[in-house]
Amino acid sequence: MKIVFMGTPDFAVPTLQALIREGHEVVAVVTNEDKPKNRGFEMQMPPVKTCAIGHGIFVMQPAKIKKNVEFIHTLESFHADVFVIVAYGKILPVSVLNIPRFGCINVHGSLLPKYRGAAPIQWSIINGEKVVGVTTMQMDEGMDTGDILLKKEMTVLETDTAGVMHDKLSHVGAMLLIETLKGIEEGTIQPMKQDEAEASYTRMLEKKDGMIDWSKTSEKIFCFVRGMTPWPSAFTYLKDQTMKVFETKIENGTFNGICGQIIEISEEKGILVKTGDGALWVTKLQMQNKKQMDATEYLRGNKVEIGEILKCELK
RNA sequence: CGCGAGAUGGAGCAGUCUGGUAGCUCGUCGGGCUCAUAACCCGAAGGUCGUAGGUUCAAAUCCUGCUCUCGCAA
Repeated sequence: MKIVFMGTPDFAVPTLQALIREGHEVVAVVTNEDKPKNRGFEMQMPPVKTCAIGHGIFVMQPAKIKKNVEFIHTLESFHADVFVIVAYGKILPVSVLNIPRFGCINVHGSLLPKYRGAAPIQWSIINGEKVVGVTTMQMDEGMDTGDILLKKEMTVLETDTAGVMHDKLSHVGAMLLIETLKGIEEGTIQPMKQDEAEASYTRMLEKKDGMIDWSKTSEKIFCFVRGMTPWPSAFTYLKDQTMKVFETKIENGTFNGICGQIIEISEEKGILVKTGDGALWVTKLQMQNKKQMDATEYLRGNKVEIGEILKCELK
């Protein structure tokens, strides 16, 4: 099929690659604008742009869409069969949604109608979902409210972080989209309305959302840490320094102490911290200005005393 | 030139302010103890202190350039 692809971050890249690999004609790629990132103020291309350029595909990066007559005319001029949108980052107006013959198809990283909106994968892990997935849908004006075309479920392992799940689902999404396009061409897909009663929305994550609340249960913190990894990453404060927590392990039993207090230090297991209902081993961490390392490595060169308290804020 | 921190045996750190024999906790190797051990005891190997210059009788340490890494901010 003749396709215009819209997407921006890493999550969208496997889908774009799959379209190319499957022989679809990707006539243009629309992606967000380059933004200054990292230290040193460097302008950085979105991953999708890098990929598109690598395949010699025409790239567009409009700042605004809604009243951008020129851009919309350009889109019309492609006479594409379908637009594929994966984590583009901008809201598309009806005037764009209606351009292609088969409309706009979106790949979303959750099992709709649950987790509509931003960062669905992270929130799914944070909430301790056992099953996550990807949904393709026929886009309409609302935020992820379009009719469902296909869904694919996936079991969440205890070792899966949001980052790992993100990578897995980006590939599942790519396959699912290829399947969806095939189904549309052959007319074998029955679009299904979303059940509004089941719908839930998530918001974008921010850096400060990574703050660990040690008064929560071990289970919740365990999921929280995985959902925040690798970004924005869970953190707490040790000796007035930021300590990112990347990996934890639940310890069963009853423990005395204040929530956040270090109650045991082990050269094998790491640092045991009191939580709301028990305790949790911090096994992988990163201190300010330092690299990510195992807690056991950290303990070799840094003194940590039993009884110290991991705080939720400085001072 | 957005702000800031760092680079020291295989790992994590101290030493740098106040220049003058390379240190700590581990790991590795050898030996000992032990029914046995990842435990304990003894011993050994392993570093041109990121890189290039400068100052000095003498630089891990002071000065300058460069590379790389990381935190914040976006």
